Amino acid sequence: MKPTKMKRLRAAGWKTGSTAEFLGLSEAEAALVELKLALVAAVRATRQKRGLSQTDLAQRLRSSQSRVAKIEAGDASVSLDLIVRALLAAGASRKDVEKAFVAIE
Amino acid sequence: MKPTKMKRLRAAGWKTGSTAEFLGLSEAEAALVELKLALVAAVRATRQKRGLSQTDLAQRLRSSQSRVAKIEAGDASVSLDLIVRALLAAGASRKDVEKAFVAIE
DNA sequence: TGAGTATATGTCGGATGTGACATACGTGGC
DNA sequence: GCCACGTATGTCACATCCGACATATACTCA
Repeated sequence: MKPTKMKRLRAAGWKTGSTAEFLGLSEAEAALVELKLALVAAVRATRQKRGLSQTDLAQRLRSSQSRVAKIEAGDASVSLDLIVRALLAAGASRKDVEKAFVAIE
Repeated sequence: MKPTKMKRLRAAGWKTGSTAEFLGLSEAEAALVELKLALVAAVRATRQKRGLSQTDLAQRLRSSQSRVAKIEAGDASVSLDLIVRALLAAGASRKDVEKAFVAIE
């Protein structure tokens, strides 16, 4: 988390225990990151299972090879939207998605 | 989908049956929309279950009441990232998030 | 060796999402 | 009536994400 953001956070009047809420926020952020990483792994696994190159998937996604590489690398510039779209474009089955979640817990 | 996008889509040389791939893309987009709506419903349900107002949730999210309203209204300007962050900020368990995601199919 | 293929990484202009604010609508006390 | 509260909607400047491109690395096969 950026320092500037933390500052704003503290500035905005807390109602309940600030530390607890702050920690809760961090936890939520960590959960989101973990979720993204799990889905990203599913993207790569699904793509390879279907014998698709990053270029192939990019074409289905209407994106570029470089962006697919960034998706699979867990690049911070990639949104959850794009990850899920990539997963769907790769033709992920429900089982693939479930598997991604099992990895989390 | 925007007309300009469709045009580009057709322009870019298709390798396999264009209609099939095009339909596949639409399906993926529809699935994403459905997923968002499912998560959005979960946000509202979780928030209300915890007795939080939109303003309360906005504070936890470090966003604004208006954006929380847009999230719950399924506004097109809201990303999947924000929806999931809202869900986590509302205090949804990881299982709740998983449940919504598995609904993709 | 060199060509072909797959993947990774950096950059950039333009597209899209964001928080914040104003404001409107409804409801429930008082 | 008025006020407080919760929610909805529109706008806008600014931040973030995007596709596209260039380029680098690595591996394979002839």
